[in-house]
Amino acid sequence: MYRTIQQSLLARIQAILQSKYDTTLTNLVVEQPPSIALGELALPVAFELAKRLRKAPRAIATELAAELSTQLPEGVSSVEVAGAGYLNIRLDRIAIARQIAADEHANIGGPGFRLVEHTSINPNKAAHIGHLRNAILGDTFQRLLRPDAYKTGFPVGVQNYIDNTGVQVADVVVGLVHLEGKNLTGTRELLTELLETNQRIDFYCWDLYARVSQWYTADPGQIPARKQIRLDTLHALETGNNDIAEIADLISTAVLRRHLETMQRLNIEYDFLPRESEILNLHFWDAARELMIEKGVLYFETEGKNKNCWVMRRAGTENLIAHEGTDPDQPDEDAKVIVRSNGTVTYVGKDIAYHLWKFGLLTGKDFGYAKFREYPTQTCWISTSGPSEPGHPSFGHADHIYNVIDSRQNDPQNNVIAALRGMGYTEAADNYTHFSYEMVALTPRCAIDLGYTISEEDQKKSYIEVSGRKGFGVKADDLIDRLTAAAKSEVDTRHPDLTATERETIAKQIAVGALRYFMLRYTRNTVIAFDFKDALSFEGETGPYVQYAIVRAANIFRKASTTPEAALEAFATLDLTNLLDTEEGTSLWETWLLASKLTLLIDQCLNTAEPAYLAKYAFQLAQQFNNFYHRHHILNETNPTRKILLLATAAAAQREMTRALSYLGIEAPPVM
RNA sequence: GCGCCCGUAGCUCAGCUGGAUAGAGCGUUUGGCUACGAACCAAAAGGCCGGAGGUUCGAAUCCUUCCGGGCGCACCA
Repeated sequence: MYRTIQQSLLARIQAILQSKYDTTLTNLVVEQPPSIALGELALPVAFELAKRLRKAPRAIATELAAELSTQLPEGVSSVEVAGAGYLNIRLDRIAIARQIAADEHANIGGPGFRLVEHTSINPNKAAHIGHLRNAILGDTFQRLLRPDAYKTGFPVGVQNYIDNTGVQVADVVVGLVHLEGKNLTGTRELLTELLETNQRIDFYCWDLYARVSQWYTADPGQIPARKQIRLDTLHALETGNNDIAEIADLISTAVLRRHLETMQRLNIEYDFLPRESEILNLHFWDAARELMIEKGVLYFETEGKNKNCWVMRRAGTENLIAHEGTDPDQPDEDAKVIVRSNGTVTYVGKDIAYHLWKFGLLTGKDFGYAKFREYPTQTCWISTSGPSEPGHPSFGHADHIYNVIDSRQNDPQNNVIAALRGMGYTEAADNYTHFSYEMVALTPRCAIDLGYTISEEDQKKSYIEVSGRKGFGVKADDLIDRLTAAAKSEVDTRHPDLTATERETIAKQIAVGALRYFMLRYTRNTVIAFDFKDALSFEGETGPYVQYAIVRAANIFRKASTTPEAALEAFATLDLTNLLDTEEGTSLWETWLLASKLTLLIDQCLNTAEPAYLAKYAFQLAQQFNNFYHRHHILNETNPTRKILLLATAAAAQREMTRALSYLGIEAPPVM
């Protein structure tokens, strides 16, 4: 609502600038005045024009105000000049409140398939809190993009890339075979045994992975031999059709299933799981390689340190075309190796092939699709080298992609984008968003609490990087378990009347609310220094704070024996004259105004790829509501008109809070 | 050495493409439950926005430089 008015206002200003001054401004700034008494919107446009027109800002503002006043845009009630040249806009409170009550829907979105990739955890160990940040960011962004009852949205596919043939999986296989003495049968038995005793395979691998990582270097005399074992295992995985590869497949698939369970606890689902094994089996790379050579970005190096490798110029180089503008006899020592001298492809090479597929640029190549998991409302598909199952979707041919990958991979990501650009796929390169975010680390105090021994040097740091290789970190399920238990004990004491199942459900909703909000409240480029004290909090700026505000609103309607919808309907026919412009009316109006901004915030989050703004907004709206709740006792209100107004205010706030939370992947419990 | 990110209240963080008096939460102090649930609200204290230059009518925000911290710069993934 707010967004619509803002847009039409800006369009109007641009038109005036054009006709009156024959000029345009590329970005018009809109802000909110420091106090609502000054208006709802403020435009500093006159300052910007002052130097261009060689005229005092205030004089320009006065002219603009006069021009604007001849025909006020819809929803605007007055324009005035303030301060040194601000253009302050007052909105038509009654008209806007009525529109909010009517809940007109937004038209954010359009055509063009968008592919969001997130989670992408190596399937060799339990998910940890760093992976949670990734998945929660990706899932929230996906919710913002997707069409729903409220907005048009974009067609969206969510995929989770599975590196099932990489060194990390190989490491765990080495552990099983060489540390635990398991063969293929032994591995099958182990999986059954863990399943029957209700143990988590990913937790088992967490410890094994840490042990095998140490084992490689534990005995100095054995280092070369053990590294060779690792290399041989990796090759066996890549080749396939052998017992080692079978063990790897069993383990990685079992761990993958656990990851999906963990994420489902947080309301996170996937559409498709492309696996690296299929990138290899279906020869995506061969097709990509030919294309890269044809486009001139991939070339064979005959001299220097990269002799006998196929290389590509690195991201940041002006011209990606091989040898162009340089002496062909001088090797580019800075080039990025794509194919090693032994003929194997590097990670960046495979990634380029994969991303060419994402944009539909690998002619004739697609994955096979098989059903992997049924969610209550949809199916999750997995890649296969065999024929596709009937009714399968297709996920290539994206117009825009978002890769949720932490900032440590900035360089490799830039190389992939550079390759696309170098090959002449500039549109694809422009529509490639590396959704980068900083890592989740542990505070030294948290690490000590968990029983890790921390060096004196590390103790002085404000945070310590987690490490799967060292088994150092907080497992996702452990954190969810602790949050759920904490919420459960609180719900148990508050609601002994409810059934055990009901209390369990509510506790889970609160735990998810706390966790998802915690991961979203930080902007992407902030390192989260994880501490249980902050993460386990249900008070202050948290998810449960917002959930609680919604519960309070729900209680009002329950006790008033009405519904929010009915309250808004009654409001629609109310005579609002002089109700919203009194001092008290203004404070109510502020709640309506904030409630009207959800679409604006969604827009902002999509434009900046920053979900944190929406989390902040949900909290601010809840704060506004709680303040309102304390100031007005609705059920005791005797004046019927005022009562309708107050009920409608609560209804509008509740509706938008609930909606904001749903984009954050957080449910609103009925009671808590 | 090169690249990216960060430095704002005691602590953890917002502050959008420069704009009106720099904001939250936690913590501290004080007050508020016989009224829709106190997982809440109100109030107070707390800041030379890392330092120094510059651009501008205007800088936490842009530029330069320095200081302090983090993460990347493989024929690993």
